[in-house]
Amino acid sequence: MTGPVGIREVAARAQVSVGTVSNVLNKPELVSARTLELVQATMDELGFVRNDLARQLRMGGGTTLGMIVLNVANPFWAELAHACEAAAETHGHTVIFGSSDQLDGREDRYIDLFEEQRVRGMLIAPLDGATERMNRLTRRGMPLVLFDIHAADGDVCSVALDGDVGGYLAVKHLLDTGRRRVAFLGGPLHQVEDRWKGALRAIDEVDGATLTHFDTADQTIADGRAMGDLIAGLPGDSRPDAIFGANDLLALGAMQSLVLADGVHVPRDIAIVGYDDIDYAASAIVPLTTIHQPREALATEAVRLVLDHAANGGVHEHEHLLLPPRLIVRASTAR
Amino acid sequence: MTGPVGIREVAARAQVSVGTVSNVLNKPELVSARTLELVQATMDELGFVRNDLARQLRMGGGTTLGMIVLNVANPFWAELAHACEAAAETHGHTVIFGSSDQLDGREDRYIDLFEEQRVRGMLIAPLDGATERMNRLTRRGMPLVLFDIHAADGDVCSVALDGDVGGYLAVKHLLDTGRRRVAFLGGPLHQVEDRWKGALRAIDEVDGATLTHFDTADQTIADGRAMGDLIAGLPGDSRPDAIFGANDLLALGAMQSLVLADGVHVPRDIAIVGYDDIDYAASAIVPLTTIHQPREALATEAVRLVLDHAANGGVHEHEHLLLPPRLIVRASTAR
DNA sequence: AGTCACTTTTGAAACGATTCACGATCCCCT
DNA sequence: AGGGGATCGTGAATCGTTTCAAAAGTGACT
Repeated sequence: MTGPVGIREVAARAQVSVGTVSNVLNKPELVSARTLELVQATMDELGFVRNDLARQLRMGGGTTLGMIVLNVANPFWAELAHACEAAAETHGHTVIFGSSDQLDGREDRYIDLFEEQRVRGMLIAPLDGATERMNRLTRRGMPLVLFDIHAADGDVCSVALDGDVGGYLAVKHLLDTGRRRVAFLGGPLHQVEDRWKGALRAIDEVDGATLTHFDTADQTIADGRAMGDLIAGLPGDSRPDAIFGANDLLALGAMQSLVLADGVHVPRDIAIVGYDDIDYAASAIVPLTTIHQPREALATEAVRLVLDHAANGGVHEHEHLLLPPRLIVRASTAR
Repeated sequence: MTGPVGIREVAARAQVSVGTVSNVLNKPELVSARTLELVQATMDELGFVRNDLARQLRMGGGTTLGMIVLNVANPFWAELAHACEAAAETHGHTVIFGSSDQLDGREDRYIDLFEEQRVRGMLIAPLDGATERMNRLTRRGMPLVLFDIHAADGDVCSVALDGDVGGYLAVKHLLDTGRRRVAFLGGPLHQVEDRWKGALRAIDEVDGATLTHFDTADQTIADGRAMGDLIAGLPGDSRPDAIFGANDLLALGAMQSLVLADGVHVPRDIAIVGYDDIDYAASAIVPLTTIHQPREALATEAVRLVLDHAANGGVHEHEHLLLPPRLIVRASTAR
């Protein structure tokens, strides 16, 4: 059992100085070919593994980003986290995650943790807009990017998907295919306000079209099913002929319920549009028309912003990106 | 803009030594009440945040665990990761994640990364059993726990769910409810061998019962749908009257396909059992009977083992836990 | 005043890497 | 032979903590 092998042990064994070993690791072009090979051989022989803690300490904080998502149980966030990890990797950075599970306490705890870890920056999907806490963070110089929120006023960067446009596209599509009585599934309303407004904008463009809000406490499949049951039970003439779910889980839940209901056919009697384009959307019972959120772009941009801020703290201008969503037409809204 | 504030700045401002400040942080009981309060006030005033990198460096590796999951896109792994995070938290540890996405390269890269980060131990869901790489890790003293694999021979700990029992329970239940021609959905076979064997064991107990293997390349909803279509198309008398999916996604996919098929009713004509009890299982079109894997127990035990190994490296005996799964009966197998 | 036991506080030495101002070599050219 | 420029290699200082032996302070008792 050999003791811990550090850069010093390697140096001693290879008969060079620690500085040279360090150069082999970080600036190989400064080292002659012979020494390079010698040192690398010695490293292999001794099974040297660079201690990243020491490295980061010396370099003043590291190549790590912290990310807080709302809820890993929601595929959208899981997929986004995954995309961010990939994006960070292309810049040679690592991401550590925390799931706030919609609890204030956990959000704060992760922020503390990330600060202690001296992360290079944070990517946060905030529970309720930018908190005072977060503003203080940026003021102290911590690069911060908020997801999915229009913090156009706060002094932080944000990357959001244009919910207004998304809502508009979804409902416009329903109207274009001849539907007129649209049900909007989702809540709490302030969390999905943009999508609602966009939906309303589309409705206003067509005479005789109506939009009804069906409020849900959460946004799970179960909530969707409950609403689906409700809608299926409505008398034929007041029953909507289209449903717009504020997220795919709601839409899928409603779809499940309707497909089983007697005398209701999807999409013939009721068309359905979801939101997020999670992986399951395409493989639903009736493949779900939905609004695709460009997750990769979102992730790429968020990572770009946070690293830019980290690199050029001085000249960094806060940006507020609003990415356009895209309509994906599938069977659930066929005529 | 004040410079970086470290333990030294706090000490200077509060007119005490750095040792005292450190004690306030780590062993408050050694510090007199007055000094404690003074130092804490100073910390607040200066906005001190402990540098965990330095802390961990000094303490020789940290309070961090590394976890590699097969695929975050699969809810089972996402939920397990989440459970491990929670379990580690109760021991004051943090978990950093990596998703191998079923690629050898990524698995190795994460192992390297974790080693450089000097994690306290690793939790790995391996692609293909314990690799030589992993054995070498343990030999060098890295605490390691493998998931869901019977590495009874390798010199590492493992925590697995008893797939044999799970398969047995699932098929026994189908037989108990009168079904006789059972289809086993899943593949590649070596990855689900235990479940298959358990299923076979149940079949052998009943005269006239048969088990047919329907191989799938992957284990997604889409694969399940494809198999469902296939099965729905079989002539009535050779068509199975029950399906056992090697995971919930397969079972759900098959269910979706069958529910839409003319003249096939679930569970009347074909009963379905899944495996994993992911969150969506309960809220499927027809709530899915499934084998519940005790995720929390799995996570708790895995974390316990890895930390035990880390704490008592010397006297640590490798354990190979096999946790019993549980049958959850829902509508998809009603008589 | 001196001793003893006990509680607090001190400050220098790690932990393992990176940095950087210098010194050492080597090669070519006049 | 000597000067000039690259090219390589050196090693002490440093990052911000924790640790720990020893010093200092505090009371009580002889």
